[in-house]
Amino acid sequence: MTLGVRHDDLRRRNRAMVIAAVRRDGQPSRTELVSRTGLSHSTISAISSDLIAEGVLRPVKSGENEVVRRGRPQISLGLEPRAATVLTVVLLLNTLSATVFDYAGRIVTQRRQRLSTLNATRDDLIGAVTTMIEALLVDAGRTPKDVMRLTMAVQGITDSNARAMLWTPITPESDIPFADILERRFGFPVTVQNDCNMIAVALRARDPERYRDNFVTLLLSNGIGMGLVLRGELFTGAYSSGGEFGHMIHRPGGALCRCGRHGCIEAYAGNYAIQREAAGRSDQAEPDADVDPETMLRLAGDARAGDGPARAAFIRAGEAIGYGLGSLFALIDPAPVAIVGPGTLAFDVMEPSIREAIAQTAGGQHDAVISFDLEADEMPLILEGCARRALEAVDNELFAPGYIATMQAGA
Amino acid sequence: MTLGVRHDDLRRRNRAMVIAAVRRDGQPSRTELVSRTGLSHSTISAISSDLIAEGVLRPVKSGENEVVRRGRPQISLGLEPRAATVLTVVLLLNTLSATVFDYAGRIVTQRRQRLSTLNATRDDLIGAVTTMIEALLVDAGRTPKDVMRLTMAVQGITDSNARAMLWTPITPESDIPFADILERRFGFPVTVQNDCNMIAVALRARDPERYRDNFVTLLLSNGIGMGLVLRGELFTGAYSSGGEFGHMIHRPGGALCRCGRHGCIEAYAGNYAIQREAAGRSDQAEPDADVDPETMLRLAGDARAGDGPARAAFIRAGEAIGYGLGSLFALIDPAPVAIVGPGTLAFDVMEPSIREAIAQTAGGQHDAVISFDLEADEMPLILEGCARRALEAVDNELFAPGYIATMQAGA
DNA sequence: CTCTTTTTTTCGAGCCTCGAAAAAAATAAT
DNA sequence: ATTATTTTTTTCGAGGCTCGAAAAAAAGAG
Repeated sequence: MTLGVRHDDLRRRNRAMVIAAVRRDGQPSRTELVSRTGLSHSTISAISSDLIAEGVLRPVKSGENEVVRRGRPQISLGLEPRAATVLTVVLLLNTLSATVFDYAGRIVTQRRQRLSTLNATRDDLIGAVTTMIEALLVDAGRTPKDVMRLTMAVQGITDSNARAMLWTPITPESDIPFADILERRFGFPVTVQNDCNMIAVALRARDPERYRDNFVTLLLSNGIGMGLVLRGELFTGAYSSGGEFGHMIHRPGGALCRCGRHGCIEAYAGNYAIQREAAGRSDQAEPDADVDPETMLRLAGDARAGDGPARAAFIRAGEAIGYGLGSLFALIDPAPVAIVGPGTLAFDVMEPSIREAIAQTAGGQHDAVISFDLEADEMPLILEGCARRALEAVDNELFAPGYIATMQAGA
Repeated sequence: MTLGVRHDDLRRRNRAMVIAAVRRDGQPSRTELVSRTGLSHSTISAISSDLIAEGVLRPVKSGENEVVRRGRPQISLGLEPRAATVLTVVLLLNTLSATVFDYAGRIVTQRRQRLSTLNATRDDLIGAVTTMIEALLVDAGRTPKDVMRLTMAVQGITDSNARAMLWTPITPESDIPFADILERRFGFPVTVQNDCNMIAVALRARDPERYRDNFVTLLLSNGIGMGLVLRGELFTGAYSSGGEFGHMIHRPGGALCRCGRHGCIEAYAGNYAIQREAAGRSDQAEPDADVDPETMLRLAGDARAGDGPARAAFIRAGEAIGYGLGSLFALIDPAPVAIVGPGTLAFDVMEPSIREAIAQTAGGQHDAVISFDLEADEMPLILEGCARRALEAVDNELFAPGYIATMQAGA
């Protein structure tokens, strides 16, 4: 239902806009805010002095790049780090980490541990997460009451309301409602997000020039994940986090996928699929649960060396990814692609066959726009995306309630 | 760039909201508008009396279903038909039609003609459209000055700004900038839209219960078109109208498609592909340009009769559509599907293999949500969608400037 | 020490929405 | 026929927000 705009929504929206501008642009002055938002000097002045009085923003000494000019110098505004504390938890294959961030988005404390997720029970996982959060809060000298929000990223599918992990390759367990569990335990709001979506959020924040309205992030690892931004908004499915690129069908009835079905892209392009093929095993053979990056590097080396089974395996993988991107581009038009994760180490081996496959499809029409950027390490991106998501939610809900955020899907 | 909300935007947005509510709900009273929009009685009263004074709305006798009750009777508000005139043009294979609508969305005058699009030159097409509009205006007793907007629907790909027909199967010509041409000729604003997208707009307006936030429309005919609504918004690509479902890849390197590539879904499920297969021709054979519905009906009859080549052809077609929907659903999650066009006449033959194929995919998980509705005649839907698009643009731009519409992609 | 320039704040005007009260228009009751 | 009741719609004053213009503040230039 579309609702009318109330009179008091005005101030809330404009407050949110100011906060968002400060978060995005670093430390803008009031004058810069005027040109960014299109609001008048008077309004910006009123809003920013309110926000400073409330402890959300603070005036900062404009550090180095101040141009020495005539006239009253501009006063830069920054986020007040003590305005809020948020938490992030990242749960990946065999790894669990948790981090405390201040309101300005800086890391306060961090914990990381190995965790055998593949044979962890439901309660093991929940217990490990809970224990780590408790220990982390002690490290940081905070209590749950100090925490305004927690954003958790998991490898796998989450629901569209960002409440639960629906399915994941990192453990046989499924449908774990982390948000409910952690909210009951700690009392602060919790959301559960897909890791690739958080990578997309982070890339957008890092390089808004390149990643703005439409782009794709592909996480190449054992599985294949995707984050998709369309028209500037993070894309999610109607029920789940969506964007299951790895499980689009490459060859109907084809190779056995980790998900139990046949012919998924992942069954050709996931690490396990490449290794299975290179080892000369049947593509119907049960895949290995985890292939380490070293093995993949070795296979990539073999493939670079000459025409062996490793090379054929990578070509097959590239084909699957390429035809998949072609089909995706047929739907959404071509867009820049960021390749993230261990798969970047062997990406040069796959790229020719990826491009060749895309060229065979309707999506290959505007191939000038199709470019691949590589980011080897996904962990910092996931962390950054989570923190940003949590902080933006605090911006909007706490300091400017009523505002509807732009990238809000499962805020 | 996100802009601040100005004070005068408030009234504009709320005006737009009131107009949109009247257009959607038929003839609501002021009291109903209060509950629809969440605005106060005073505000609704002020806005609606303004709109009546401006000749946009008008009070109407609430006709039949008035419940006889105590108290002052509600006064229904309706759209003033004379407030605006809009035009629609629909250009399909061998058919051109143009229609005049009043502001209330009722047809005033219509023209329709056969036109051999396949061997029409660029100038033939432009000339035919221009001539028909001129004749239609004479029929309706209007001048170009009376027309507030024209929305044109074409079979094929349009650009994302809705200015031009980029590619179409109905003629070898491409890149015809109809919007520029017609705007220069007639002076009113023109947009060019993809036919399937207009079908989606119409279905959403017709049955908002069923077609609301997420749904798919498939136009099964010689080619295969798609309209996609996600999160309540019409989906378009970054550069084009997007949603080229028919050209997602079903089998890499497979059957020859009308587009010249190999393995597209359309190359298995378009009418020409079914006929080619049923006739026992190679799937690399050059496809027929147009297969009439009668032939398809006959083939469907053969398929229903028993295990012949026709049956096999429809099964293959269903598979292609099913795997395609499965891949689509892997990305966006399952959604209701409306099947539109001549293909509905043989849909019962394909449905089992469609469902079977979807079940083999990751998109088959929530198969309870997957349902198929049939609409045999696409023409009224396209017309209705175009008219609605044009009228909503008039609502927003003329009578409530500054408001950002919900389904705005290429308004 | 004054002038100029630039940024930021202050102040009154003009809108807009809201709530409460009044007005309007019907049916029900006497 | 007249009054009471009920429901819808309009009117009116209050409060809040943004805006433009003017004032104040804070620096360098002369």
